[in-house]
Amino acid sequence: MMEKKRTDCPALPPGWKKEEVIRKSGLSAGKSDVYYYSPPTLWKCNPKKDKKINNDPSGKKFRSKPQLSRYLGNSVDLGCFDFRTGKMMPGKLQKNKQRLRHDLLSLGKGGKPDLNTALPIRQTASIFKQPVTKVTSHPGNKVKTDLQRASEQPRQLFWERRLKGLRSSDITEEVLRTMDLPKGLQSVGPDSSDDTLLSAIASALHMSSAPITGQTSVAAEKNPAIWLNTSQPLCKAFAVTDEHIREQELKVYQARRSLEDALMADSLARAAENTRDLLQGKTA
DNA sequence: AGATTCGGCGT
DNA sequence: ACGCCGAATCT
Repeated sequence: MMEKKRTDCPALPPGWKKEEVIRKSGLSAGKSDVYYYSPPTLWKCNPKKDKKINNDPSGKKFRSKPQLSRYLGNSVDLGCFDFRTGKMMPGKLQKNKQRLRHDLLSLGKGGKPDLNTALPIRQTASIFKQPVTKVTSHPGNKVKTDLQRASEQPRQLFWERRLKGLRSSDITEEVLRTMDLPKGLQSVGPDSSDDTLLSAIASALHMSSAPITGQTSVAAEKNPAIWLNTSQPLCKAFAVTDEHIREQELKVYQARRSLEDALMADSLARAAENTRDLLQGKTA
């Protein structure tokens, strides 16, 4: 067998290999196929015998971006990953943006889930997060692995708690002030901290275009394990008043004002810089 | 049976 | 024109 060169792929987690195979016959001779291989995963708790963990077979072959994305789940954002070159290409988000608009307008629920934007993650022994899919097999039938249907997964109760402590930061790593939620929003469940509540609501808004109502069943407070509506955030049902809406409109207005000011200041500064350069005879 | 390879559908 | 994946072919 001709030795195929499996090269490291820096855009993926350590250990992932990329391979390009040229087609050597047929109508498509000269074209190539690109494959990726998952790294061997070793369990390092016992230095004497490192042991392979069984549910993450080493060296699994991947033949497409969707397949790779399903496997890596949320641990890697393949949004700008170019499968053919194996590199991150900034500006590949373009397609997703269009989809997002379309989704929101058309109550889109039918389409495929965007690559890597589904938040719920199940924690497993594997270092890679994998989707949880219920498979029912019938005697004599082959069970198809690697199922396409990644939607309608069972959701872990209170998965929102894992978002606790996540912070947004700007490019200098400066932590940004977190948003204030309106009073009257109350969380449901074992964790009543404000930042978990905020994460839960933000995630709910992000993940679906369905209305966010909070938990409408009163029973959910007493026995969430049974009554919790998992398609709604861990938040008591709330009412939005005209006053809330007016407050929000004011915030948007203020934000636009400060953006306008900033843009104006920036363009003035650029203009000043240009004229100064011109006076000094510099170019570009 | 599993790996390899090319065809061909859908976008 | 190309990504993705089925299935024929190979080992």
